[in-house]
Amino acid sequence: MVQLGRHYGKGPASLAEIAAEEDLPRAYLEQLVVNLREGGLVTSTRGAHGGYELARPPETISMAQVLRALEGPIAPMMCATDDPEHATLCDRSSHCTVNVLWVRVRDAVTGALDSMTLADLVPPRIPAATPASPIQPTPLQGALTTP
Amino acid sequence: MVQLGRHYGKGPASLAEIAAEEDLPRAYLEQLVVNLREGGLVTSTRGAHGGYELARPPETISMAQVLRALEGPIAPMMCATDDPEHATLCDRSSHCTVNVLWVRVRDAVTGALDSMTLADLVPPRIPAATPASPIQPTPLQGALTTP
DNA sequence: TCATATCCGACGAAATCACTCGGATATCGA
DNA sequence: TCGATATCCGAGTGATTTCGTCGGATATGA
Repeated sequence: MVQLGRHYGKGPASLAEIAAEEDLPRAYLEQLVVNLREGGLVTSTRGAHGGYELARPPETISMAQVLRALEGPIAPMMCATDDPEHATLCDRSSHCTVNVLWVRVRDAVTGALDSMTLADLVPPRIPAATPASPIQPTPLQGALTTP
Repeated sequence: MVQLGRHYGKGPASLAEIAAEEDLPRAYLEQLVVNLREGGLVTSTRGAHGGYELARPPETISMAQVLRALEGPIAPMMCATDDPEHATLCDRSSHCTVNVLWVRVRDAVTGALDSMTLADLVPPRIPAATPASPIQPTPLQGALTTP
C-alpha cells in the first residue's frame, strides 16, 4: 500500500491493481486504506476508473505519518505515547521508574521514522552510486536494493 | 523485576518480596525470571532464605540485554531481527523495499536501549542537578523522578 | 523435619492481528 | 439510462501472542 507512492502522478490506482502487484487480498487493503484516507494521506475517487492517489507528493509524507495513520499513535508502552490525547497512565505510574526508558525508545523510533519519507522507499530507477550515510537524521537517497 | 537492581549487594531477594513491592502476581514473576536466568542476568539460590540476585553490577547490564532476555531478539518485523539466528525472510522479500526502514527503526531502538543500564533506572538517592543530555549515545545519569 | 524457596510444565482467558463477507453507494462509458 | 467498475462501511472469524494461573517436584537453612 505504501508503494502506491510509486504510482504518484499517474492518476488513481485501484485496489485491484495494487492487490495484484503486492499480492495481498483486496478486501484487506480496503480496510487499511480507510485509515490512510482518514489520516488525509490519500484521496479517493469513486466509480469506474476510480481508485486511490497520494494526497501529497511522496517526499512530503514521512513514514511516521503513515505508521500513525495505519497503527495509531507511536508508543512502545501505553504510558509513553506520541499522542497526548491517548496518554493513559498505568496504575503503577507512581513508583515506576521505567517510563523514561520508554520515552527514549519512542523518541528514537519516531526519529528514525521521521527521517524517511515515502519517496525513500520507492525503488529508484538507477541505483545511485552515492554511499549511504550511516547516521544522519536528514532525508536520504540510499541504495535501496532489497537483500 | 528490573528493580531488583535496587536490591543489588543486599543478598538474594525472594519473589514474594518483589511481588509485594511491585504488586504483581508471584507466579507470573516466576515465569519471567526463568528467562532472565537463562540469559545469565540473574543468579538464583534455592531453599529457605533464597531468592534471586543480579549476576553482575547494574551498571554493566544494558536494558537491551534485559529486553532481549525477556522478549527475545529485538525486531520491529521478523525480516529485521537482531539475532542472525532467527532471521526469517518473509516471502515478499523479493520485491519489498521497506526492509531498510525496519532496520533503521531497529537500530534506533537498540541504540536507545543500549544507552541505558539497569543502574540508570534505579531511583537515585539525590536527584542530580545535571541537566539531561538530549541525544547522546553514551551512559547517562539523568533526573529520574517519574512523572 | 519442616517451613521456605526455587524449579518446571501445562493450561486458560483476553487481546491483537491479518483477513473475510455481504451489501450499499458513487461514477464513467456506451 | 443501464451496467460495469469502483469505493465505502461495518460486522465477523481464526490464529497467534500476551498475561497470568495452577499444581506439584526439588533444594536448602534453621
